[in-house]
Amino acid sequence: MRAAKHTDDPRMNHLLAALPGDEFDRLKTDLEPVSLALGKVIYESGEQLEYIYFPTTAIISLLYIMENGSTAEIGMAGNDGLVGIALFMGGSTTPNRAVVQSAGNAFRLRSKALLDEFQKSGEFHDILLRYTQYLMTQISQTAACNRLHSVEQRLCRWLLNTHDLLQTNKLIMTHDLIANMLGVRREGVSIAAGNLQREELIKYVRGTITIFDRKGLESITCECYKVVKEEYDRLLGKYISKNS
Amino acid sequence: MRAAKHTDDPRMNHLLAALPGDEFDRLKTDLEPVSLALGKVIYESGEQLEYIYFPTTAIISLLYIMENGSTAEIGMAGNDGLVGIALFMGGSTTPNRAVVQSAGNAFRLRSKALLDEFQKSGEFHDILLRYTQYLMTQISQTAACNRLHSVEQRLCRWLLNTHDLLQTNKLIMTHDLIANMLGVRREGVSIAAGNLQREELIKYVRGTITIFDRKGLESITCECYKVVKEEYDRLLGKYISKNS
DNA sequence: ACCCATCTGAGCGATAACTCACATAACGTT
DNA sequence: AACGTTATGTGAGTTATCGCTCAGATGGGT
Repeated sequence: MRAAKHTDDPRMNHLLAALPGDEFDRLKTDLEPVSLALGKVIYESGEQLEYIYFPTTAIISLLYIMENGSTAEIGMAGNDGLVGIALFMGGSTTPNRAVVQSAGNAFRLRSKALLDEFQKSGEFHDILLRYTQYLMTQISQTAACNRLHSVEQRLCRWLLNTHDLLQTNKLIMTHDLIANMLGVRREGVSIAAGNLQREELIKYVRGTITIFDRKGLESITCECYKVVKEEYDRLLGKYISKNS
Repeated sequence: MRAAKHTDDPRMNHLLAALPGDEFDRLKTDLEPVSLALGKVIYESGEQLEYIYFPTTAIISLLYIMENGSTAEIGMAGNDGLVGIALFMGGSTTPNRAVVQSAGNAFRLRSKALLDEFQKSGEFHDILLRYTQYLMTQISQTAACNRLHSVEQRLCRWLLNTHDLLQTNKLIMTHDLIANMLGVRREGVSIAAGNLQREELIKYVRGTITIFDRKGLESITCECYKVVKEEYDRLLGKYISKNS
């Protein structure tokens, strides 16, 4: 059984939690709980999507894969968002891959149920569009950040973003995987991570990174972290109940 | 008079041309013709948008501006698209700047007229969302490209993209401006452009670049050019009459 | 016809990041 | 407890790009 069930409350996902009662009730029965293992490919580049995913505890990365196999992350989503915007934007697919970056749970919704509710043009519609704009901000910032900032700064940003979507301080994550996200070599991550460890901001052993000092990371990382975070609050804050 | 009039046909813009007759007719009278000078700022980062712009002959760049003043282009739009998606996505603004990269004409539409038609959930709605997904592809590809490809390849891609939106082979454009788009130093652009000139793919003198050999540029540039172009056709091809 | 602002070419040292190669360390399995 | 696999550390050599500086070229304006 590749997609185990779970019993999370769907409203652990902030977007689902933001829906008015009647809209949520209509979707509720169609929300299918799924447990997502690390590395699972949610969808492949160019592949028609069947489901949209609302993570509760999982984190999913959007990755671009070049012809020569090199990769770079363009965005990530956890319980703050969803994966599969191509379904309601009209394209049915996108030229990128979605991979589970941190194992955990999610709810998925079939294309048809999604579109039925989307086309009712209620808050669901508006929230999905606002989230899409947020995702664009994330991607845009990444585009500029990739060009203008150092590996160490980008690593800090990535760690902070991931930490924001996690319930713990421990990331199950090797340097090699992070390198694929940042679009750099593994050695580059090892050196940057070594620096952060030396400064006692993080600690890692063989595939787990523990975050010790968020403030410290925030002071090293580029402005990109803050800009994106503030844009989430601006775009979706009024819908999201203040927790997390 | 900062925004001179013009008499272009609004349907020179492919998105407007794609609208069904009745939807176009409703918008027609609200479309205000404007001439846009090189360098004009259409909107500033964080500024509430008043209009959405549909270029006919102008090209508009979306630029990210870092706190230290360095810049990087994340996307561009000409008669293939529009500028101001934040208006219908719900955010009213985005953390980037839109600048006229090539002088020319456009039509603009006031926020209210735009939203009235958008909320009718007709083809206008669907086309705008599909275009938004296309723009996300453009930005995503730029994010990965910025990380993984050389200045010379990115310059070729940029020249090709610009050329696709132009009616001539001549770009009014200094190396310095291109450097701001690509997020590199002016010298880097001069060297890359020098190579292209030596290979007789382009020719430039003091602020104008002439494109001689598109095929040649396409053979040098990275896959990113093609991926984005094909995604435009996939997402919007069925709406767009085959010209350009 | 000249001047001057602006654009481009070129050189040089500094540095970040890459490539390649191999050593060491941690963990799971048997 | 030994072994194999996978993760991390490190070093040497290379390349791309940066930052700075200045010279030379171009073309518009007076």
